[in-house]
Amino acid sequence: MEEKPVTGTQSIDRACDLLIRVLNSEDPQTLSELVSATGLAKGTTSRILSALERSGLLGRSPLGGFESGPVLNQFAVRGGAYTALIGSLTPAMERIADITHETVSLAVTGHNGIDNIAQVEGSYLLGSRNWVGESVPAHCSAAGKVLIAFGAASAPATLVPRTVETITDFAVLDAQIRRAHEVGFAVIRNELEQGLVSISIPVLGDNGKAIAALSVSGPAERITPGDEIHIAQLMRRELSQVHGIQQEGAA
Amino acid sequence: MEEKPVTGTQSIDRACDLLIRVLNSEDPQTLSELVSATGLAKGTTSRILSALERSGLLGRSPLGGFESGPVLNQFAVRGGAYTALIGSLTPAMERIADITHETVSLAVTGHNGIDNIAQVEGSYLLGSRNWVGESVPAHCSAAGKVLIAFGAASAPATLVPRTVETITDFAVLDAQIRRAHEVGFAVIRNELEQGLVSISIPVLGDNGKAIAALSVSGPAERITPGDEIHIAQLMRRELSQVHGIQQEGAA
DNA sequence: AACATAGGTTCCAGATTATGAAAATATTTC
DNA sequence: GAAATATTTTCATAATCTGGAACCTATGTT
Repeated sequence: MEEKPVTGTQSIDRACDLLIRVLNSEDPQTLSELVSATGLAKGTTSRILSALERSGLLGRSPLGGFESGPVLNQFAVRGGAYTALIGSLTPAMERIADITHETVSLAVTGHNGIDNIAQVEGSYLLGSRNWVGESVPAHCSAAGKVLIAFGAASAPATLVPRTVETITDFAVLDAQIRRAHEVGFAVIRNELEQGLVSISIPVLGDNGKAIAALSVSGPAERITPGDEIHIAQLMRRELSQVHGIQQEGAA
Repeated sequence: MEEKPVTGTQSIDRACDLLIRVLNSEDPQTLSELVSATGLAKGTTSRILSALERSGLLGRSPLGGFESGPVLNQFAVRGGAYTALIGSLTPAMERIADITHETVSLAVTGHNGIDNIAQVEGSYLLGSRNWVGESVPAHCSAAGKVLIAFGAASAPATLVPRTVETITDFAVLDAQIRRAHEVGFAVIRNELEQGLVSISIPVLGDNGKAIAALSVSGPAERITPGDEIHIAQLMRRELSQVHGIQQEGAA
């Protein structure tokens, strides 16, 4: 529906693609790997990567592969744009984790789904994997539903199923989004992964739109449907203590 | 001396320049600001920035300015390439700060000078400004001298003075570098800022080259010339406890 | 050792692509 | 509501980027 054959930036688009591939790879990427991943000509790829390296955005590992360069590593230690947000919400997240014993996480709308940017572990062993830095689709995460409901994200073009219970019908998703907007929180139950339950509330900015979503996640065995509303209320209560964060009414 | 009229990447070089300008600015940058900063044509700048935004490397602030985008912010929360290094050295840095009561910092060779990537405060009030994320010239920082001495950096093309005591003569610098290599540590005294003393030792990699520099910094009133060697030895002792870090003999 | 192989860089003619001036469109200011 | 300012889009032009092939290095093989 949104066809925009952008023009005038072929080389820059290619450079961005290469840069992002390197940044999102755990290990240094060799030229050949990047060549076969992108389908670009060897010479072209080499020239672009050299330019990125020259600028300091990329660097070379001792073994010759491309990896994030000094400019971006320095940017990372400075903390990026989310530092202030994470810093102000961490105490609240810790209190919520203390009370619920479950994993508490913070997510924002990313470039390709919902990005988890911070996480506090509960005391339970089950459910404590660290997913900071990972992205999930908006339609099968509680944070995603909340971010859509509060104007900070949009549903993916296709509702790819993750489990048999993942919502794949836009009408169903729309209904849930609308409901989430009414009650002020969203839930997933077995929709992202079998046995995983998440409850999420929005962190609202001055304009009434969400700037992030705060979630509690745990196994379906522990978090019953009846718990959902209480967890949402707990999160909202703790969030309201945070200075500089608006919070609207709604049950 | 190194003339390399690189060709074939004009647009990518411009894009990198714009991206880096935005990342290194505290506040969101408007198109016009970037136009006048770079001297590029308005249309060109707009087109490049849009491409960077489309890729997610840049984003737009609510007020319209350009700022770091989701892809890079996500990269930052993952921690960049220095995370492992910082994590493994932080305990040692804390012990050193406990003993000396002075500020302890960690620096690496950056794209444009010496980058401070981590810092632990001592208990003294004086000297505790946080300079993580800042760069300093190699010739007037203790970390810089050490990184040059141990093959991880090179002196700047021109020795720009920061104080009246900054080394501006390559012969003098060379002598100090050689001495630093012999004794295993380097010092600055009033060379970066009046009254500031830093002592720095290398963090050596497998190949015998430095991968970072560990420094203790404080006011000249507290850190006397006679203290230098003891502080260096203390740092070396604490660093030798760190698993996975080589440390050579000397002094 | 000499050879073979794979990974990487440089070269170059050619046309696709990026460019910038100016016009069109938003957005803010008064 | 008009003027001013800021940003995006358009479009003809030629300068820039492209990709194939040649050219380097390392590394492994017989």
